[in-house]
Amino acid sequence: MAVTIRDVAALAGVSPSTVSRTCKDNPSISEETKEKVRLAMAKLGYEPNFQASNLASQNSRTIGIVLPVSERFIYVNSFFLEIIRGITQYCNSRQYITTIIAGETEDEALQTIRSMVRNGLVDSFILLYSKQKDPITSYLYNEGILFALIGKAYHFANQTIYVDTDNILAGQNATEYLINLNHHHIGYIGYERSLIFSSDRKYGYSLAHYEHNIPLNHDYSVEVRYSPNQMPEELMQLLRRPDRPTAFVVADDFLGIALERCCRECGLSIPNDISVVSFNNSLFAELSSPPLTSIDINSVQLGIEAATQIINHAENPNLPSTKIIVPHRIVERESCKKL
Amino acid sequence: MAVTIRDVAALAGVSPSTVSRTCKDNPSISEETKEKVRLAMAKLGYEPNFQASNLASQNSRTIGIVLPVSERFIYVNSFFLEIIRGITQYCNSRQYITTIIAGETEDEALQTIRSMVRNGLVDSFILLYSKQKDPITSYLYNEGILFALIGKAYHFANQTIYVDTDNILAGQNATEYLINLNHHHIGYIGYERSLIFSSDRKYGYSLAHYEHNIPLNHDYSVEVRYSPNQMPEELMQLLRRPDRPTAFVVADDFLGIALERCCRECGLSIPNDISVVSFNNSLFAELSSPPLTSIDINSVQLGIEAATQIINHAENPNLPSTKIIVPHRIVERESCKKL
DNA sequence: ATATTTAATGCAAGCGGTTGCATGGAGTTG
DNA sequence: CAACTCCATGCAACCGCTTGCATTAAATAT
Repeated sequence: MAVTIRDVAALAGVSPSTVSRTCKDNPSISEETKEKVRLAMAKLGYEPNFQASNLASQNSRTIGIVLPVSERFIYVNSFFLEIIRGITQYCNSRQYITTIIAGETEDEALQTIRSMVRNGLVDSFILLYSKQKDPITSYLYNEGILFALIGKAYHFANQTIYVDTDNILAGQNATEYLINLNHHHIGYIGYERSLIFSSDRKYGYSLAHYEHNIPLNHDYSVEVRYSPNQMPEELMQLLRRPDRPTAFVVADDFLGIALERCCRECGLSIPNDISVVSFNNSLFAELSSPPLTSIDINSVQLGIEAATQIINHAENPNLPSTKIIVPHRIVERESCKKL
Repeated sequence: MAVTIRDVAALAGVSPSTVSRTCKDNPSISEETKEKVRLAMAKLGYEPNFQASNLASQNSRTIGIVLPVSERFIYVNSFFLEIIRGITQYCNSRQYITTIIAGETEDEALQTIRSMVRNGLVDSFILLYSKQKDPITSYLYNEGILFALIGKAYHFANQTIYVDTDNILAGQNATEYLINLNHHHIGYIGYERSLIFSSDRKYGYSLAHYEHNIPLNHDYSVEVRYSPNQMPEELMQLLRRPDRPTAFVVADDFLGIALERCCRECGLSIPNDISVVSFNNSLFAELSSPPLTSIDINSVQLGIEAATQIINHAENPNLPSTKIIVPHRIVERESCKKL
């Protein structure tokens, strides 16, 4: 059996409570005694029992990471895994643990979450998505359970902790990058409006136009349903037009790859005929041909920030609900050309 | 405060121990009483406290999922995330939980694992990789801690639980698929020999040649270091040879994409000049142009099997260390052509 | 009818910590 | 020097559940 607080107490010649207080660095224990106890702990290789400690102090230093349900979203490159890494590494360093919640359906996930809350296993959550009318978000919000969103909050935004990229700014920056390469006919390829990250990026794209006094051509923007392996006919038509855009901002690397394929089919060259800037800087951007210039959104950092927020709030319940913006940066590759 | 076993006991008019035994479906409680207790549990929405239960019964229904350290490997498409989903879903359904361990370095990960073991947080592990001379594997093995490998065990193979694809067979099948399309000049592109999955696939590739009495041309096989965005000059030379292979088996979708890029540079068309079969059937295979015919290795199932094994062994310590082979299947797309 | 077995349940001592309160001794004060 | 603080530590109850053993009542055997 592992070494317990009593063993340490015995060796140090103090009571278990003194050991416990030493672990917490309680000021009412003299530095002298603490040293003695620490020595004993080191000698025995003592590690406080996580479960016992949680049980006694009525908390659980455990954060639930909720994966989005939809299969499609899951695949979005290494995004999720990077966030998970970020969260986990930070949590481990602060003696918290994480547990993954992955349901086949929303109901299943909600069920799991409910029971984890009820049985005291998990007391806070990080959702790796943000969407409208999500029963999980509502549940957590209504029960007053601590949670953070990766992405932008829809409802209760003011009372919700979230960590996000400034997608509007990112969209603007991507577009400005192309404008600086003398592109004035820039298209946007994104997803349906309900996916906020895409519509924000698009909004940034228009902002850049306004600020640079470049007219915005509305039929230069194309909407793709969330399955980039089937690009709409509309796009092909756009590419075949004589007055087609000379550059595109596309909502993520998937669409970047899909656009590359379309161009190939139309006999257009990237970057000679068309320049492309995409988002996420996933491995896809690196491996595609040509490799894509892409906005890196720093997923690992998103995870770290979310974990930081959650732990700080867990330990200090009356902090205000913060919103954190993680900066992005452009990674230049071979998909853009100066006109 | 949440509802406890005492509340249930009080409502049902029995003792806490009876409630506890009812939860475990202990045969020494009469069916009649159990019904009464179950009713009370339902009425109160009782969920047993995970930590308390673990503390009392001296176990932790928690499985640590260890991610590989190397950044590069992490990215291998959706592989890891799918496995994590598989493990997590299965665990949740059996009332186990999972926790992710992600270290920046091997030492850091080992440190985390050590302390999780010592403080009783985790008592079994699933490693999402398998490599030689891994300090984590050695530690777990030497301490006699229950663990399973995804991949093929190197050392202690006979005493280790592992879940794997039959990569030799998969390599053979991929090759036979091309042979059946009348290809007789087939190349193999893989990684350095120390990556067993790659060398096994290559071995299967040769087996297929022998079985079909097709001579194996050794300079048709190319080895790439684990960074597929830089293909070796050797491959380009091979592609430019007049007697170049008409088809390739490549160790994973990354290499498939990389090969596509090389072909494009050499002015070769896939599938017209070169046919390609790759492995893993990741999103990369779907999105590349042309989409790649790829061997699906069923990652979610790998995760489920690993979790099943671990839980069974945890609950029944003298089971023999099993090896599980998860079947693969070929997914046909547009990268192959009949000669 | 009494002794003995058996089945069903309860008692109470843990599991390994935490923490409010009591305690004791050193230090301060008048 | 008695009275009083105050600081450092210990005591013991408790967190919610598990489980070996005792207990009781019913069933069976003698």
